[in-house]
Amino acid sequence: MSEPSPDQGSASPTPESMDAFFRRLGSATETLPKRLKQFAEYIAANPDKVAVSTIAELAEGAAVQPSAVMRFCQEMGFSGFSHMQKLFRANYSDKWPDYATRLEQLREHGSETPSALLAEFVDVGRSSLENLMITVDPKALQQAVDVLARAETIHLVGFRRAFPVTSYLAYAFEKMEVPAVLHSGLANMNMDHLIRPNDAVIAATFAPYTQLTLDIAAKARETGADIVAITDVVTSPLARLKAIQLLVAELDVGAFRALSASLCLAIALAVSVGAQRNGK
Amino acid sequence: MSEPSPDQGSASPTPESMDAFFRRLGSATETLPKRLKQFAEYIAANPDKVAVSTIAELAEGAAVQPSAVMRFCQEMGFSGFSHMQKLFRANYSDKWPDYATRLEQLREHGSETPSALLAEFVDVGRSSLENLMITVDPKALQQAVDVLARAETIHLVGFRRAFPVTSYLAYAFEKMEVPAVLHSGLANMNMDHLIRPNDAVIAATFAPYTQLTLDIAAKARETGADIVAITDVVTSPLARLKAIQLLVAELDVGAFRALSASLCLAIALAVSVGAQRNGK
DNA sequence: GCCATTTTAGAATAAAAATTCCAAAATCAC
DNA sequence: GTGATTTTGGAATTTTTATTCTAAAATGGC
Repeated sequence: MSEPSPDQGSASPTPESMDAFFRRLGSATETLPKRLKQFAEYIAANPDKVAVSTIAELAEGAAVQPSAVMRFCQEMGFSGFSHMQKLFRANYSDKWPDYATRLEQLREHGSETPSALLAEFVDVGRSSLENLMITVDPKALQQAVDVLARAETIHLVGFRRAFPVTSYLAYAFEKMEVPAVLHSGLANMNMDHLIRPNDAVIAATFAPYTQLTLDIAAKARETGADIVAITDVVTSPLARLKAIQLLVAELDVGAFRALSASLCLAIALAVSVGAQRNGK
Repeated sequence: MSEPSPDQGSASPTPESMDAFFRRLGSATETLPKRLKQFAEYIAANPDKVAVSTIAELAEGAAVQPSAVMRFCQEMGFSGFSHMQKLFRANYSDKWPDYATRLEQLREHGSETPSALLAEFVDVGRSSLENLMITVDPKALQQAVDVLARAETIHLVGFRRAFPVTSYLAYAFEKMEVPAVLHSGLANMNMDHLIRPNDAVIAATFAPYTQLTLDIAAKARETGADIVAITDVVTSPLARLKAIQLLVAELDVGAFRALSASLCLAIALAVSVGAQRNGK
């Protein structure tokens, strides 16, 4: 990566972070000429617009000329608008990508010490949790809780890597005396005939999807039961079943993921359902 | 505002909301040709990128041609990429307020919704993860990995709320082809006689401790097997068995805990053991 | 109030991006 | 296998957007 422009004259250093940018904005705004100040105030009030607007749109919003926007960007230490916008855009969704490479390196260069590995998982887990607040749609969550609170029996379906999720749900529901059945897949016995029309199913599966989970969910849908899906992307096969989708984006480390976010979602879901059912 | 293009032929209605878009994406993804499907999956996994990227950038990220992106957009009911991006950009601001402020808002305004509860669990989970790095002693962790890497068979013991931890360990070890037995407590059958002197036991239990776990661990100790304990405090009954202790202080929300930290520790432990055993 | 300096508006230009188009490749039906 | 149909990659074109430039307006010092 290279900085687009060599500084010129009074030039100030290019802000490298959103934080630095706003600090600079705060102090510079005093000394700026009228139109630039006007624009600075607009930016301060609408920082979310910068990443997704054109110069013309921002200029109109702030009631200044496009060229004023340009001068503002240069005044702030960027080579131009595009340069400044890059900072805003990167800041938005870039918590993820460098994790992927970091973890890959870690896997290639041997896992060093166990505590180093643990530190990585902790770090990834923390990001996953933050992301959870973004990927889970509050409306869908509320809907899921409603459906589950109404259900006669709740069926928990999820195997392999999703099994910790369903087994924890089973524990939580048991404690709250919510009637729930954990489908264990034990002895290859299929318990899908237990699912009645007034029941609901919580199906948890992540790519690569477990066929058994999909089969049970499909059967349940035929029966008329509601389905709540805990899965990773909207294109998950569970989407076809018109399931209420709760999305969890979790990073893989090799073949594994920390599951922190999934468990967190699961327990919040369970407690909400328990509260709503038990008299709340 | 006007709709840019009159429908043509098979055309589908333009999605008016993010929600409609993803529903459509979910169902359409089946019938899409190869490259378009490939792009659809990329979008499903990286929905946050659309608002702030160019066609070229997205195309590269998904490893398709720019024209494929164009065709995808039209297939989804838009006149072109710009049209689709407009939808994403309009919804962009919703996600702008970062995690921290969003959490605060939720906590201030009525905290009776499921998302508020989720926020609380997320917050607690993050703290627990932070704590994990402090409570887990690196030396003990290394020791645990050594012991488990040497063991002939690894026994996984943990019930009730600790069961998600052991079941995930079972999954991880299976994938890495490390011989491990999950003690399920099924049908009240006690499998403790399976534990041999050269084996090791991972025992997970938190207050209030499950008696069965303690019993199996005690029996294992008599046999001469090593014990690694995943537990909450040093005074845990497992301490008396001279177990290698890995401490996880998980915070409660009401009667429940998120388990984020325990799972995180478990997976780091498993991966380390797997690496050390498999030739590394 | 006049000159020097800074700032602005708006048009002109350059750069980048979106969109279209078409020949080649792949897929499908028979 | 053969021909018809769909899908694809890549270049050509058009549109949009960023950037530069300049004359006019505003500002400030005296």
